[in-house]
Amino acid sequence: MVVNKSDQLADAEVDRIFHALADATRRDIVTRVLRRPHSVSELAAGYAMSFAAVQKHVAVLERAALVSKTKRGREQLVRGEVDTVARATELLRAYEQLWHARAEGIDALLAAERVSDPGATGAADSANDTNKTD
Amino acid sequence: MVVNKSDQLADAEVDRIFHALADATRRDIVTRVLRRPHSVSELAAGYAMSFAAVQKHVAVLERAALVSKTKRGREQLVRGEVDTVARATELLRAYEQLWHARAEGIDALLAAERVSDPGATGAADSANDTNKTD
DNA sequence: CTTATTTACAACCATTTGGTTGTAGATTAG
DNA sequence: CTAATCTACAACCAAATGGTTGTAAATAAG
Repeated sequence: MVVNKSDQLADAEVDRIFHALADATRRDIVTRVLRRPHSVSELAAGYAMSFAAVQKHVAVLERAALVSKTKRGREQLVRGEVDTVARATELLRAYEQLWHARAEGIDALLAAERVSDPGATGAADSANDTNKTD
Repeated sequence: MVVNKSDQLADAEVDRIFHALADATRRDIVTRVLRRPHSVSELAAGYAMSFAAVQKHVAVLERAALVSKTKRGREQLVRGEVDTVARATELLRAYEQLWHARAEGIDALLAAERVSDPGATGAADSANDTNKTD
């Protein structure tokens, strides 16, 4: 329920993952290398930017552990690391869980668990800011 | 199966969503307002930074449609927009699908769909050995 | 051998980001 | 009314981002 204190993803790591995914070129690279490994120059050929720019994008993805590089001869094969994608997905799923709890009024149940608080339940969700029971 | 050309999320929108999630403070804000709406100053009280800084974080989340603001009196209630979270989750799920397809050797099917692959796909069939990357 | 390919990395530049302080407008409280 | 609170926004700053070009090293090819 806490979303990121209940699993092993440190804040800085999550920062890197989402930052890496916040660029269309990088998401496209992930898409390609998840399908099959590509060399860096092979990737670079697909974008209207310099080789060095693509190299930097790959480096960002690598820092986030979304891809890994394996040397093969003079080229470097970039492959997708789906485990990291899966962890990011789990994180977002946790956010949705949070919402589902609220949507089903489980907030009220949790509040009742803690303290018998009459009157606070019901449809009044935003007209009452005195419930600082966090 | 192309991850972002087959659904309604434009690249710039996805950029905004992931960028907004790439900051621990902003993720924490999302967590809080998914539970229940908070005013901006109520949120600001929880962080070791200025009110204006929190205001900016909320603005980033708002541009990404991860939260919305509703005026109530002199304060502004910030609430979580779970639909956007759900769409981001779906996006990452699609990436995982991509990997599962590869793992099962459905490369041929994916090649037939041919999503956004402007050439550059030479032979390089050596990634077909079901080699897990761990 | 020489040449071409592939990668790495440094230096540089413009823009964005994430923070600050300060000011001003709305609204509520006394 | 005046005073306090909440928000918006501008101006400013340091650091990061996303791109460029240029140089150099390692490997492959002729």
